[in-house]
Amino acid sequence: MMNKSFRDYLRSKGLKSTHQREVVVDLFLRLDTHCSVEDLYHAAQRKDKRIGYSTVYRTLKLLVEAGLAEERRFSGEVTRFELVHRGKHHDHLICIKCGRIIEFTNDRIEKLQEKVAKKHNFKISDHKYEIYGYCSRCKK
Amino acid sequence: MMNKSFRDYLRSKGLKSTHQREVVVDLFLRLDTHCSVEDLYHAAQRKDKRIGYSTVYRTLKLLVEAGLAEERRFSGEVTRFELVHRGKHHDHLICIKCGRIIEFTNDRIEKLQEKVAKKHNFKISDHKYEIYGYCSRCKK
DNA sequence: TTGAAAATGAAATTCAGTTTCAATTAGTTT
DNA sequence: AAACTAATTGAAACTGAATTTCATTTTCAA
Repeated sequence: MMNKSFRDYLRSKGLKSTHQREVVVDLFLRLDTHCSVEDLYHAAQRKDKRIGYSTVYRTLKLLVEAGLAEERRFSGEVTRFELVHRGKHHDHLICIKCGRIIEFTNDRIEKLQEKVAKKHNFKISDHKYEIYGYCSRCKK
Repeated sequence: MMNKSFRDYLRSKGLKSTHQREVVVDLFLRLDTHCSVEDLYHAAQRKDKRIGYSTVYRTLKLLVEAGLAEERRFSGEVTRFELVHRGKHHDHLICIKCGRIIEFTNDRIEKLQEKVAKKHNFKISDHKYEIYGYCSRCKK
């Protein structure tokens, strides 16, 4: 049930596969929203009352370490975690009214970013492009 | 000594010009770094021991309200404030080793951003583009 | 089965950010 | 210039998310 890559990651680090981790990881992989620790905690609670907040928190951190999740913190929001889909980097449009998060990719922007970096003799390791505004449903 | 726009802003809102505000605003305008409340508080303390942290905090918020400063929060960092220079929007390159912040602007990226928004029927109100990596001094 | 190491949940802690409140100050009105 | 009113101040208290602690429980290799 639990993701193979994650189980492999645990083994490689000498960590243990526990019932709680199974539940949390399983839920995280299913829910394909950008969820907060809070969100996942409640979802996990519905499956098993004994799963604590700290465990959810720690499991999400492990998922990030394992490279399966990414931590995002949008302006004025709590930290959210998203599933990393096969090396495909993407950025976000965030609706400031309803909170909807839309992912986008744009190769031409990435190319221009390279140029900007070169101009400043800067070695890029990561970037974050967030566009805030109103989504199609909220703009009128 | 204190910025005219800020004084005007205070009057327009029926707020008062105080010694503390004079000192804090004056320092903020001089220091052209991206400074934290902490930074400014220490600078202000050197000028006048009686200036408290809350006053610095509140004065920075006022500067933002007045449109003279912008609040920025880079990944893993505390909130920083930067002076708004004449309507010129810019983005940032942030060195993950030494913390240096380099500003950049790129019209072509802004244009592409418009396209992305249009494609998703999204009305942009703001954006944030942060590129993390190693600056020229730290990259070797 | 057992023992060592890791994991757990509840509670405590941290830390930046923010608010409260009694005392002080600014600046208008008399 | 004195009085008055509302805004401001600094210290301390509070907030809320994130993180850690710790005694107990669980995993899993030997």
